[in-house]
Amino acid sequence: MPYYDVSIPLKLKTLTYYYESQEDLKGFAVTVPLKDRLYDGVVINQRLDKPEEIKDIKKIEHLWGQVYSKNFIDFLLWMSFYYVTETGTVLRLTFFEEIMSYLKGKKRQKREIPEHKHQKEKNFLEGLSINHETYIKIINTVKKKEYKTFLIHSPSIPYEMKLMAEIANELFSLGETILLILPEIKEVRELYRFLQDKLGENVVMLHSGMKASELYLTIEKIMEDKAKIIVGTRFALFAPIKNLSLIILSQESNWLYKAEESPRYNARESAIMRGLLQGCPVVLCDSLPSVNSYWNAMKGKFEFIDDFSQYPHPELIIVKQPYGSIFHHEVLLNLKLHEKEGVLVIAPRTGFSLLRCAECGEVLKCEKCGYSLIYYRDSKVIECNRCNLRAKTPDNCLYCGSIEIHPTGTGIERLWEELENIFSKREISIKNYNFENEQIQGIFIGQVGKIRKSYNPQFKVLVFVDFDFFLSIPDYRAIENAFGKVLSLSHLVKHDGNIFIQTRNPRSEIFKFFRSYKFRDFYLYELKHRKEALYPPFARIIKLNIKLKKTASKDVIAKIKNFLSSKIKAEIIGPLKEQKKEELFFILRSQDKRKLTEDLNLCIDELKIFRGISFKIEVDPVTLRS
DNA sequence: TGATAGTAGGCT
DNA sequence: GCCTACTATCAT
Repeated sequence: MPYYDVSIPLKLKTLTYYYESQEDLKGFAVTVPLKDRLYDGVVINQRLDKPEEIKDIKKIEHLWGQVYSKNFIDFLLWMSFYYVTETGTVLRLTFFEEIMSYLKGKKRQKREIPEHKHQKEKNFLEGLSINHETYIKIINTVKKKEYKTFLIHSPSIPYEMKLMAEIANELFSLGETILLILPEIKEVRELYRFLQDKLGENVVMLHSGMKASELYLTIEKIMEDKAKIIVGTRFALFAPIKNLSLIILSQESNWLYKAEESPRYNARESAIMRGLLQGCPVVLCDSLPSVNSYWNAMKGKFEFIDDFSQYPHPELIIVKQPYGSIFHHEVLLNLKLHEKEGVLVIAPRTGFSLLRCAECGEVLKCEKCGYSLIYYRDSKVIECNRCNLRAKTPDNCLYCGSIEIHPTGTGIERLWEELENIFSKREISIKNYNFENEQIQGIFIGQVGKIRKSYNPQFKVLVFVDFDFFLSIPDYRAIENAFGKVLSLSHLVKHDGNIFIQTRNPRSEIFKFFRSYKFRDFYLYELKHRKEALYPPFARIIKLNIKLKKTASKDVIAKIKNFLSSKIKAEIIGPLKEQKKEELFFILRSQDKRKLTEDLNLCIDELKIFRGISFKIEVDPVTLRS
């Protein structure tokens, strides 16, 4: 008798049931008994032998028909393996509930989705042109119906959106189904409107901000193969599209592609795997591709297309951050010279400054988390941005007791003060930069992290004050992030404008490639350092978080470490303490990436034998800090 | 010693 | 996700 492994959308491994049929039910929706209730699930595997350890196997109660293709199930199995999670947890990403409602004919009332009353304002994508060679290359690859990944180094985000739109337009006329993925809901809506105006009802959206009824209607359209162009966030990657012809991901290095809840998947890695298993091309775009993707292009796994250098970009100028003042003389000259065309100055942090002790040279840090404390001069308080600690400014150095503590570095308040001193006498306006500034004239102050993405370059000059702050963040991707920051803000600058970076070490090796957009040198530098330090892509890192419950015995952590060492052939670092919570974690690292994932998958059930703990797994953690 | 609340573990 | 069995706590 044939047996079937069934996955139920619960935090639960697959369970085995039987059914009198020789048919391969892989991908079928089924109803099965569990405890004393009935649940809906999906068959993910057929097996002919009865699993030995289970006494009585229950029968599949009902078949609903095939809902996922066999290679989509393989994709889900890969997700479950790579991210070391139960298949049920993965299944919950795949709109299973909506699919079941659709199958059961529970037609939710078809409320007309209110037409977004959008005036036919000129869309910013309208006038943009793309590289025709790139376009042709992708269209031709789609026609071959084979897996292949392109990595496009794009000049800007609007360029990526326009490329998506043009390709969608052509493939729609050929009857293909394509998936367009963007990091933010706002961008999804924008591209959706643009495409829907042109192509109509076959364009659908899929993102987590949708109402249940809208989501249901979209899934219904996908199930009936009426949805041909699916525009969405990472959420859309698990849409049950049957004949997928192409996946395009905009801003592939964007951190929003990393899911923050279990399973903590990365949409970029997952998109590539979906393309591979479903046999369709994948296109990744970014104006600063991730080091991982570039490495794959270097190895020939991806085809690299350089569209960045096809277009002009603002000049990047590195100058020394002076000790006595905030601005370098050349920067000051540029501020005065170009103030009428719009100048934006970026402050690295809030507040007035940091505080440094003149005696021992230490910068005052938060006792709890070690982050630099921010000094607010007017209110005379110090604050830790990380743990929201707030206190009166101390009179003495916390480390040596000296009273010689002085402001150091530049915060937004200090920047205001300095700019007002220099410019207000000349009647030059100084404003906070926010999105609503229609008229870009004068000097604007922007706070890093609060600046939203912009699609139209407005400024003539952009200045980064005290840039070393961005490089001091203790993360193995600090330089990549800093360079990414510069490039993403460069979208605010006209292509004939200037970007100034003020740093204490203008001669530092890393600025060589900033200066004239020498991307290749940047990646080579990064890769060299990651290879030496054994960071991705040269090793796989898996973080194992452990929460001790009340009932946990004292030596359980030591036992777990022993257990991991005996089962997993990898470097095991820890236990380390999670900063905020009462949690511990281990870091597992190995150059043999596949072996590490395999070993962990094999021993994960045994790990559950340890009493009084619960654990979470994060593959490819964003940061090694907690 | 029983009632009650909170939680840990298993489900084929 | 949900049911059940367990345990800690407290009033009787």
